[in-house]
Amino acid sequence: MTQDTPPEVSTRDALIEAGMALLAEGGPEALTLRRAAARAGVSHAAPAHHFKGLRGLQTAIAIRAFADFNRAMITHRDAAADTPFERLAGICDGYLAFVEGQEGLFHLMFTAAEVDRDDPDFRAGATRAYGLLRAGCAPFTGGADLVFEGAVWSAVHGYATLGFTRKRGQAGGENPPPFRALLRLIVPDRPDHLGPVSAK
Amino acid sequence: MTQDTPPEVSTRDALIEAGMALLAEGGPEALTLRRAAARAGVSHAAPAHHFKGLRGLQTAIAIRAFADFNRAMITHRDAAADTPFERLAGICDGYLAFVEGQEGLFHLMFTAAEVDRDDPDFRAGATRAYGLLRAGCAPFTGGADLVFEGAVWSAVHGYATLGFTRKRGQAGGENPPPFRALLRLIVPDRPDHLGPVSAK
DNA sequence: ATTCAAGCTTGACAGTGTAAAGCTTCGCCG
DNA sequence: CGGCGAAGCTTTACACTGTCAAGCTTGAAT
Repeated sequence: MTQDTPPEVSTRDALIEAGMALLAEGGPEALTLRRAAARAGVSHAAPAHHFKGLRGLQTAIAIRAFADFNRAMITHRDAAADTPFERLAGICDGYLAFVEGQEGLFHLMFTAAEVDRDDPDFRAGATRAYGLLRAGCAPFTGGADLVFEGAVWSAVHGYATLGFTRKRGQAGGENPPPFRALLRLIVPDRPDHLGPVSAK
Repeated sequence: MTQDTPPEVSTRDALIEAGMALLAEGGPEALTLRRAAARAGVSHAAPAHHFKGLRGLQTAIAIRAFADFNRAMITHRDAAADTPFERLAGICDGYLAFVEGQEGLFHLMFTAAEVDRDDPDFRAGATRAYGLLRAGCAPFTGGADLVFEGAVWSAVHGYATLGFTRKRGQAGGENPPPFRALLRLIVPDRPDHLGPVSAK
């Protein structure tokens, strides 16, 4: 088409976006190097020039997903009432909202085998996500408290992966409890100025 | 219920065990219908007579894994000191010990895409696991309390899937906190006879 | 003008899941 | 006793996957 400044996205970006679309439409099994290439309008071997195999494409997708993921947490946090609990709950809401809409991406981000977790960009995205959560926890702990952070992080992640975001959890058959109730259990309803919630 | 005197294991069992070995040795990617068949000493098409495709084999493996998983929780629980907290912590210890030793199986049991979660035997195993946890929670809640159970379940599951059982968590770079510390945060250190820990 | 590397294509290969067809073998019923 | 029918298994075949090797084009740098 036009040929002034590159108006068409780079092949690399086109492949990433095609892969994300495949993931959203057909789940992890539908994400295929050849299909992504076809959808991006290039030959089946083109991806090899941009990624280190399928693993590389999946890693690139996961990196982009972390950007969206972090944005979702920030958006929900900033839309919440300006209290420590509501801001932390907002972060978790963003976390869970992302999972609900993008299970394929979530699977790529947190389920180990198919992604290169040593990729520096991937680590940066994951570290940034943890930093957001940590910042949300800080008002309750007066700094970094691995126990408290670990409890909140585990709770929201477990809640998501156990399928509580869907109508019925995968283990029990009953309706799942709302996440805020779980969070209340970890975050004591008390003034914020009392210092760390878990001793040492 | 099964036939009494087949001295050599059935092909079906041989396939399941071959698959579990592959999973343990090479991770989820190494579990292949053809490889399992070869290791079991049958042709590559034999599995089709016992399972509904690869999905069926993976489901059968997950079902067997749940039996081991539940046994691990029971063993650790029964070896613990006879207090409500120690028994619940023991269940969680069993949970985490299983994950540490059998990440491939754990992945199959709890990561959705590759298994038929509607299989009745699979559901039975998962429900039994949840029942064990629920029983461990009961002394603190005076019965079934979805919020408390969900918090403990999410915490231990999140702790496991986030890689806290390894030296360093995948998100933060620091040493992970011990799980018991997280559990202490959810299970208040208080007499057991005060009734449910979460109101309503 | 030449070179050279990046980007892309075509072609090939081993490995995968799965379906179809044929072969054994054993239990059961006539 | 005879046959027969289904279960279990093998062989064959096919479409699809990831990956590699070789060639083609193109554009910028030397």
